[in-house]
Amino acid sequence: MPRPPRLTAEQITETALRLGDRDGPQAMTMRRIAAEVDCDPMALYRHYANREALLDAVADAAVAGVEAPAPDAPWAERLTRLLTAIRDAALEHPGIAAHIASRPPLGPHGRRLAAALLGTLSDAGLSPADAVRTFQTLTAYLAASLAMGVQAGTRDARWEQVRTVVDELPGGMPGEELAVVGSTDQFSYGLQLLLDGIRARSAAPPA
Amino acid sequence: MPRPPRLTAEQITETALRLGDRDGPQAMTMRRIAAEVDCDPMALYRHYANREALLDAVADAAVAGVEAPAPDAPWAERLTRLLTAIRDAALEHPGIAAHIASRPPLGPHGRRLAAALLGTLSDAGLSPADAVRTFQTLTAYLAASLAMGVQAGTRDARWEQVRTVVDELPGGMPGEELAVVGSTDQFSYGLQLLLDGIRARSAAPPA
DNA sequence: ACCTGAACACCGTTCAAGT
DNA sequence: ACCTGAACACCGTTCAAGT
Repeated sequence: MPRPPRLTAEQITETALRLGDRDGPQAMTMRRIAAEVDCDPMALYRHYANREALLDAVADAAVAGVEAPAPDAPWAERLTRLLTAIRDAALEHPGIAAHIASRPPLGPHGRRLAAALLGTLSDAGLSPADAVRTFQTLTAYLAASLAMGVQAGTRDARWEQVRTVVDELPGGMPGEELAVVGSTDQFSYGLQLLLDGIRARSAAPPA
Repeated sequence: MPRPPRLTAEQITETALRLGDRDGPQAMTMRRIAAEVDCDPMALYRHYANREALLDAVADAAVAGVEAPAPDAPWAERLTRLLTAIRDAALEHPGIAAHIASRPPLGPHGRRLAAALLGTLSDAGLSPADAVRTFQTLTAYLAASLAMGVQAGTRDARWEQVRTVVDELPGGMPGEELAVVGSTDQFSYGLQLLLDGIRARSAAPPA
């Protein structure tokens, strides 16, 4: 009789997520993940085709806790709440945030959230074609905001350098705290810009 | 008398750019770049602190050919032309496009283009604070569009998979060619959305 | 048939030894 | 003083050998 496998796919992703949160993205190597779950590195390949597939699964696990807002709120509010929740969830896991930024999660949780997003855009009165295009625009913006994401204690040195350059630009605002690259304030501003654009195409204004 | 150095920083970035275009991003390793310029790998460290610094310089070289539009056109048109030109330049260099997407070039050419962008937003009537915020939003959107960028013959297998998932989503449009993730059409749509949002905040409409 | 780990073909970077 | 390349401490993944 076949014993249940000592190692499950979920155990691997959960452990990898914790490892990344603790030691950063560069720690999420096959060898170190294997050491963390105390198995041979090759055992991981029994559950995932390669490192990329494993990281995709970890990314999906990172957004598992995000819930789609109830459909009774106005569409603009639902969009804001959902996108903010995804951003927050990703930033809570610094180990995998950059991976999520490089492409949206495609596992069950990612698809669930994508469906919620598309449904909300449909409720906003967009045609199916425009809903898909807008969905992709919002996804792109969210991904880039994550890449620039700054969380307390997780400041990315490279984006910090970008901020310095922006400050030194003619017309820039040296010392302006509001304009911090990747801040929540900055994210909200761009999102409002996009929502205004969507409103202009929407047949059902939010009021 | 000190001879001129056999190897210049420009030679290195130009060679690395060609190598990346020919063999892809994963070919741009210190060792292979060194082999391409026919020097010891360690000689590269005489010109760049580390691999990241070298790739930053290559990214800046990739946008060297982009010129800011003349300031007599309406601001919306100037924004569109400039962002499109940067996107085109980056997509012409598949070896470095993903690196540019992960953060904007910070070298002389990158700063030149950033200054042009900020100036145009100022011409649009935005306050300095809003210009900086909008600049960052546009930069974020451009970066993400690049990450999803699909160029003839350069289709990224991972984003191809995203397209498949989007097609299968409820409310999605299976077989809809217009909605290709990362397409130029898709890029323009999102950019228009943002321009509409900017217009709403602009004191000087383009007409 | 399944699993394991040695081995392969690489990395970026350090640093001691050479000129 | 400058430069070089051997060596270090890793990678992801293949595959032959074991159970």
